[in-house]
Amino acid sequence: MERAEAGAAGSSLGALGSEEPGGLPWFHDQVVPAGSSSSRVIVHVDLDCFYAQVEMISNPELKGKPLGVQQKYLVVTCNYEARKLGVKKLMNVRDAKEKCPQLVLVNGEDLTRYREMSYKVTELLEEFSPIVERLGFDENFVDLTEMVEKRLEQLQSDEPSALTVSGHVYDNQRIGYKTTKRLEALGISSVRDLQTFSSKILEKELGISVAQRIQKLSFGEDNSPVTPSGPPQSFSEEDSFKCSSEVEAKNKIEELLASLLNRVCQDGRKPHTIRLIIRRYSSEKHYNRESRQCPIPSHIIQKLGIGNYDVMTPMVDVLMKLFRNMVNVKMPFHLTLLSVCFCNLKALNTAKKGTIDYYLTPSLSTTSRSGKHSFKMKDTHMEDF
DNA sequence: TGGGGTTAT
DNA sequence: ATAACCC
Repeated sequence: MERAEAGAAGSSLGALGSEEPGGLPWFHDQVVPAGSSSSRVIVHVDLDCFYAQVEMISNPELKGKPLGVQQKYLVVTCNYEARKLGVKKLMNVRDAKEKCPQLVLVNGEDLTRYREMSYKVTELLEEFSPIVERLGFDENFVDLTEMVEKRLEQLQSDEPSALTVSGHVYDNQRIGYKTTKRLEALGISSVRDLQTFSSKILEKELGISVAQRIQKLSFGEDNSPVTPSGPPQSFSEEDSFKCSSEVEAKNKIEELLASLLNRVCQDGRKPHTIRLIIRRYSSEKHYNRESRQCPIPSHIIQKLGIGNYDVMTPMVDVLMKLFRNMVNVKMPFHLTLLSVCFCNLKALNTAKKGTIDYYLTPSLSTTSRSGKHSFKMKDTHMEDF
């Protein structure tokens, strides 16, 4: 962990508005009175060059060398040695090699180990408080309000004295690309511009929801709760590559699906929706992706737990239907990305307590001669009765 | 610009 | 299904 910031967000105490040159982020110290009912204690844990750190743990020989993590022709992140030598995030491999010929590159297209390590970090933080919100693979927000309040009570009963907690308000959200453009069109380019801009006009321009939120943010006020992330809402695997035939698409879909099935198997829950996403080759149009989704047929869902090859063929069939729904395979086409996503994840046991279904679970291991479903009694707890 | 994720509409 | 946002 490179850095942990203790901040008190959501407080309107203290003078605000100091700006860092060159952009929206700012920091400002402030003192929060102990026991102040409106203040919260939120720790933002932001891991720097996370993928590179995972790689250095996997292979300690990489430590001390300039290291970059490569995805396709991009260096998506790099360690500090590489940064010192001029390598930047999302730099072209060519440019990076030119800047730093000794740069060691490892392929980071398979996110499995990064994902696993990411959840280990989140789980560690959850030991302090269950209120942990993930942001990407390398950031977590932990709401420590309750823990800190308990400790303060402890301290005060041990040795009564005037206690204060100090922290700072920091930039949490970076106003996004589209919104930045719209704000610029209104002549808003700094935090102070946003603070002093007419609320009414801003609401008309951006809609009441976005307008009120970003204007509050401009004063350092962020009341949004830390929402525990829990297990993921979706699993997806994607690969950017050139694809101009149905056969290529099918092969890639099989590859992506095989990985996804492994992941879903480990998770234990079952996806009820499947989605196929494509990116078409087109000179510009910065964000062009199209998708088609459909429910996963229930007979496939049932088989999802254990057998993998049983489900491959019918799932690929479903995905190829989605594919042909988007792409006219009778005409020439050129795709640059395929992605498969499982979502609408449901726990195995969705039956309500107190109903018959709650005590019966579909059996995968028992063969029923009639070919219909068979059931096994679940383990039950005394408090259920 | 990769290979992921989320929520709102 | 898409659009916007985050890393």
